[in-house]
Amino acid sequence: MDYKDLANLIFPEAKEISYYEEKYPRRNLKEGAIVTRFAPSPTGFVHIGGLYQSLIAKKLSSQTDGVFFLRIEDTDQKREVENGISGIIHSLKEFDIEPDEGMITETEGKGNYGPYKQSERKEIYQAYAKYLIEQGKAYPCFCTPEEVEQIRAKQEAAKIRPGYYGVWAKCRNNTVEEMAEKIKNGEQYIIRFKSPGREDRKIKHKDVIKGNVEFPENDQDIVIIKADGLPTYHFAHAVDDHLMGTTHVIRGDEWLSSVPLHLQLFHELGFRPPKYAHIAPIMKNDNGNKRKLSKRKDAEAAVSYYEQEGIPAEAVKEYLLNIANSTFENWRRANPEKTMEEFELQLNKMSVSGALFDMVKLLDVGKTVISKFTAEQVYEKALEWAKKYDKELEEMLSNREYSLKIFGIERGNKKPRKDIAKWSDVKDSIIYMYDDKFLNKNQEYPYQVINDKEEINKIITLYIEKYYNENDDKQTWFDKIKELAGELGYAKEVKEFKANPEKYKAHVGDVSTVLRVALTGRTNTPDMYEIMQVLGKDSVISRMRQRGQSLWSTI
RNA sequence: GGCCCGUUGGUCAAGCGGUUAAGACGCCACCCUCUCAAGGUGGAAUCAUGGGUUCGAUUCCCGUACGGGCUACCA
Repeated sequence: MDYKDLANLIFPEAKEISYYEEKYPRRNLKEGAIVTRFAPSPTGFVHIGGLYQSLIAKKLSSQTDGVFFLRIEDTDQKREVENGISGIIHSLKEFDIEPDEGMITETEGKGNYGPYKQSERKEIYQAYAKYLIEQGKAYPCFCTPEEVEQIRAKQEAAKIRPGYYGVWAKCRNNTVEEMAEKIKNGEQYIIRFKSPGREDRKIKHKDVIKGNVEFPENDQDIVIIKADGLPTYHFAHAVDDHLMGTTHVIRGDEWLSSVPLHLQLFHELGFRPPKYAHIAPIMKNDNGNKRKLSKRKDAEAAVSYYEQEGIPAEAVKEYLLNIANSTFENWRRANPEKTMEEFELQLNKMSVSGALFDMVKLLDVGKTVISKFTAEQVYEKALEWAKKYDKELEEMLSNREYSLKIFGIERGNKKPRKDIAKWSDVKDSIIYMYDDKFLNKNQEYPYQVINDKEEINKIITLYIEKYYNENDDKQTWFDKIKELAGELGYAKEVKEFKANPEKYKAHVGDVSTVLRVALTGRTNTPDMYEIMQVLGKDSVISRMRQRGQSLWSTI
């Protein structure tokens, strides 16, 4: 009885690995092309960190004419969620980060290196596990979980390094005959890797992001095939990324300390290892402590949050790109019109430590992104969002022509308005433009400097009766407001008032505020002239009259 | 506990032995202005800490503190 017999006893059906090596030939890509992937568990939930990783992976592959694929790591049935794959695909699509290859629906994949779902690759992993057993590099372990736990307890009590290794790896030294015997007796087992490593030796490795790192060699006989026949992450990673031709493994830095193991696995399997790029997580300040954004505690950890809030996908991506390469910000300022696809991301410029997530900055990016949209784009996107998340807004936007006029206010010029950071801001920013929403509001009006009711009424009445003409151009319009101010004893120029405050009741700005408040119910709005143009004569007059009347009625 | 990785303003960060230590967000002031949002100008604010090495350390080395990760038949 030799290793080969043992391997045949354990995996009688498994194919030769040469079958798979031929089935999945090396990719024919140009020099320097990066093949990388996003490999989540099918929980349906995409963490902002996962989006960050996929954004980086996607950019790198497209920059180099490589391949970005989506592989589903469902070797742990406990993590599975119904329609989990669809949820992930949806989120990626939402951010326009679509894989070139891999899963495209809950059950289907595309590309020549599939299946892209690990649970469907069972026979492949078994073939490679068999191969390792044949070589004497893996063995069946008959320890029960309880026994392994006992070993650990002993190690902890003795304050020595825990794990299944060296003398503690009791099954590693079974003879082939003993192993075969136990199997034939029906004993349960799993497959462990027979690590050739020694803890007292160091390995040096260069991570694409973290730089030079030094670790003790791995000496743990880790499990490669679990009791359910599925591989563990480590083994699946080696087999899949080898067969799928991954050149760069881009993943969270919680994996950094597994690198010695992974390198060892690749080596013993006879694979050429990929490059590793370990990305620092996105953090949050929690009472003075930095911690990873948590799925349970932080709404903003979920990618779906941004969609719900109406934060544009472009803004999220630009913000993330900014965290990835701080040079992006300067590039963006120098190239305001370019798409972010044109920016060249560099892995080696990524930060080695985790950045605190900054919502304020994200929102600032959102304002800039939206300010560049045309009125049509703002309309379409706001409507799309409203359809899903805000029925009232959707209703308000049902009049396309009128909506376009509203969104056109101070937009489309060289200094576009920059006040909407996310689609959920839209309703509040335009609601006063709708007569039915505005006129029914029985609110207190926030008059400021001028708050005497009689005086307010005088200003409004004089304005609509003597000065207002809907056909005036902007200059004439404002000149008339100055006239109005002058007639009632207010300074026509703010500067003049500031120079001689004692000569006037207040200034033209204060008079304008009275009109603005009467017109919109607010002290702060975009350009009042444009608002009046959009509102139209009837609405302007009825709004102002209504103010006057309500003032009279309360006096 | 052990093994790793990290630490530049409030936040994101540039920096690779000699700099007035960039820039962005935020904050403050002023300017522009019919009010805001912007935009412009200016300002406050940073090299965790102790030792080395060096003519000189934010930069290199060691220790300390602090933070983070790993330490599964989870990924």
